[in-house]
Amino acid sequence: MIRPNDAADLRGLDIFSGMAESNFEALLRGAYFQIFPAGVDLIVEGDPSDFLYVVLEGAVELFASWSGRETTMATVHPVSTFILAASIRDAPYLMSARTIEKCRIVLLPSSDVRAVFGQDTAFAHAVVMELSQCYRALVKATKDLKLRNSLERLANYLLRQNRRSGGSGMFELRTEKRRLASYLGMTPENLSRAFRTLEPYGVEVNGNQITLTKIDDLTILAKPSPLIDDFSR
Amino acid sequence: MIRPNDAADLRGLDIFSGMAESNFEALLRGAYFQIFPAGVDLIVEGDPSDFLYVVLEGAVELFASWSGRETTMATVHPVSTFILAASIRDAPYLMSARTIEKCRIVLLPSSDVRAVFGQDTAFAHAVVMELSQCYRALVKATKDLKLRNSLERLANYLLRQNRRSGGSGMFELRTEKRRLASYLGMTPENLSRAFRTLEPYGVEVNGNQITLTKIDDLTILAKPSPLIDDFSR
DNA sequence: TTGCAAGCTTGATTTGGATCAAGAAAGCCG
DNA sequence: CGGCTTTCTTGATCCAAATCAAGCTTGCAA
Repeated sequence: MIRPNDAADLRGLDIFSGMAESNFEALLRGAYFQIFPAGVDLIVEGDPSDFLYVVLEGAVELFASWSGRETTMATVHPVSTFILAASIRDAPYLMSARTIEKCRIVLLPSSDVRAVFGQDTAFAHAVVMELSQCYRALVKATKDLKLRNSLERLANYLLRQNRRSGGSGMFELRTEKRRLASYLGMTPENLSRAFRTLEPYGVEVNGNQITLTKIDDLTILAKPSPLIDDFSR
Repeated sequence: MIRPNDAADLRGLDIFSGMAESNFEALLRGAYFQIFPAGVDLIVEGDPSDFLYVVLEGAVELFASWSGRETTMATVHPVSTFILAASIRDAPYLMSARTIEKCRIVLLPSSDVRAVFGQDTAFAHAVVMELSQCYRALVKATKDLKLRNSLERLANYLLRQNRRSGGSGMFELRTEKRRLASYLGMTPENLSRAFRTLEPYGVEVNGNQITLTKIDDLTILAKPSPLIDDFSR
């Protein structure tokens, strides 16, 4: 069940890389390695947090619902954990999760995670780094949402994705547009219109392929800020 | 400078209550206890995080700015720390802070905090609990913002404040209305109108004094959810 | 290959909330 | 206690974004 490669991928994550080998093995012993097709509900918000999840391959959408409405909170790409806070606190999940591609996923029982957390100082410290990182990412997302309108959010999103993928001016959207729209806090219709509005700023859209031909102009419009748009600061 | 009462208040916080006495004393040795009048800027976003702050008395507003706009992210009431994540990571502050009342505040040098964090397991664990708590609070705030309109946000805010203050149906707004409006993601004008719209649901406003006379009706409108509106879950 | 379902785009219309513009009320200070 | 500033309220207007309504494209499955 546990491929050596999978274990190595896990170990490569910052959160697991510093811990004692014996503790890592203890985590592995209780772990489930699973393959899921696209469209599977992994987590329903409100459920007790039985597992800490790690995506090894594929993509997972975190979303939330209220009163018949639904919004995308984040998309998780490999290799990365999700819902760490709920696992550590033994509190109900606040977000739901579903696969949006075929996924290879590891489930680590939350009770094991908490046990190792209590014994392994390096792991505890790594958890702090991970949580503070997630917290700060969410602060940035909240600033993005409250301080910018939808066109500005899209423009900055495109600049971020471009930088993340090497800054060449060409990259692929890694999520469906309707999900991107929800993530950015707008409707699919308005995302479509926002893309057209950005055409004069050198934004060319071809399916999922994005080309930015006037990055300077787009930057003037977007006014990106390191305190909102930088990764991992 | 350090009053025994202040130290006891600090020690009473979950985050400091479990640590070794010697480490707590080490933190105190480098600490600054200060009194600030209302309206003082304590932190400007982007500054290096030299201190971890603790409010002992008064109230502090956390806010963020971008491109000439400003939004209230949170109001911190005693006894509580703020900007822990930046301190622990040694990363620049993502939010600004200003006193909105006369405040008694403790400043703990971030380098001391990080040093103790590396040595004191109980403190490290308490930091994890605090951070995960803050993270989850922010997830809830994001859901509130993305899934609800402004009237629903206000209605749920009133129900939360009512519960927090004992559920009697009478309580005081602890922040100015314009700040509340910004926190809720709306303009002061619309907050004022939203209050009037809630009159038929038993919401009576008299300055900062709120009275809820039809909590059941208001609840039907607000549809509160534990996964958005419960404290500390 | 065809047929169907789902996603995307475009246009027309509506609407929630912002902005603008005055007054009214409430602190605050000399 | 005035006189001043700031906040709060209320009304009128405007605008960004949602909704409604078709077409159009894409991708899968029979």
